[in-house]
Amino acid sequence: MSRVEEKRKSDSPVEPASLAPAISANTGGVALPDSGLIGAQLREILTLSTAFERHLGRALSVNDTDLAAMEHLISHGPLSPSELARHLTISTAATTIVIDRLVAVGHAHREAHPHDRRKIVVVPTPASVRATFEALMPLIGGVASVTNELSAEDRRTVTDFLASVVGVYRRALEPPV
Amino acid sequence: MSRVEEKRKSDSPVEPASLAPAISANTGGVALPDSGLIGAQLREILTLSTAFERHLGRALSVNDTDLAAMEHLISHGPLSPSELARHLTISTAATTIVIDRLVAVGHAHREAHPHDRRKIVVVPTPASVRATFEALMPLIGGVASVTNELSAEDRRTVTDFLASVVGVYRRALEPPV
DNA sequence: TGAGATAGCTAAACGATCTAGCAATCAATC
DNA sequence: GATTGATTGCTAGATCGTTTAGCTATCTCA
Repeated sequence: MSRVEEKRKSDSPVEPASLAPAISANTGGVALPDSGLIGAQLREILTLSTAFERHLGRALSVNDTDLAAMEHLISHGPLSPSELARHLTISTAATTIVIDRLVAVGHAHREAHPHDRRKIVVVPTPASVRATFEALMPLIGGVASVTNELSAEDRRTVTDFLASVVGVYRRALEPPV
Repeated sequence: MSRVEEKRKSDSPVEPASLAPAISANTGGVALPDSGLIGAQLREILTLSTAFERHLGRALSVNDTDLAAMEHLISHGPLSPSELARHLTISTAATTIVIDRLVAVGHAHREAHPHDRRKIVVVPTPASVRATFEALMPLIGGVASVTNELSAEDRRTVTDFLASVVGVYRRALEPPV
């Protein structure tokens, strides 16, 4: 592992711009709306999520693209390379190489398509699925736990708020008309 | 813009594994805790955040690393290349080239360090700072708006919940003892 | 049966990182 | 003031993961 890789192990990843960088004097004169602690918390969750993805990648010995491929295979079930390429938004050539890597480390294998001899099917291995969920369990279990501690009323408050945040993102991503 | 790039414009990015892939029959026999709608909403926020980062990168004509560099420069103020390298967890060689790219498109410039002639200082340009905040405003403003609509009680509920989620991530990222 | 499209792959090119190493500079010590 | 060790930022070549271009095999449709 390179020196930079060793260092990354202990660092928080960069905080994403979305939900804005921590506001500093350097806004270039732009007055910014303020979300207070909640804005800071949402930013921190995004930062921690990125760190967790990297942790997961290391635990499973895969890079970011290969991890994304595994996530698709686990959530959708076996996929053809062209379907996987579409999900990952990379070319089919790159997808071939992603699949090569996943096969090489035991995360997936190729099978012939039952009716279309042009196609193959990429299947996640049982061991990979188990290892992935095992690595995810602290997070999934923790979020389930803190969610299930909420009263019905508090759950509705949180759900309504998160729905509003989703709406903000969706509108921010709409092309201007 | 390549065909794959054109396609990415319209796609949602891959859903991150953290907060778990959408649970499917393919859990390999692993029983998973369930966070219901709140879990799905948190996943969607992470996915939308990634999409927004990409949107921001396109709006500002920078790749992911360059965007991260800009975020650091805006939130911390001018930085030396070695400081920037540490923030980005890339080598100083790679950082030199990131700075080259930012300078080339008008996002930053290099200045001499006032007291240490080994060092330079990377300064974001006013135009870049303005453009960045302008691109961020729909998100920042939207989140501020939905946050400020909460009653004091609801705000506390949301803040407590988000603090719990942050705690879950932190514990999930702790090395095992 | 032939034409057009799809699938998955290979090869070469490209972009962004890496490591190794360099010259200039700084601070501490003698 | 000279020397030594460390730091800074850069260059050059190597590596990795993607791209585009193009290929053969296969499928569907008229």
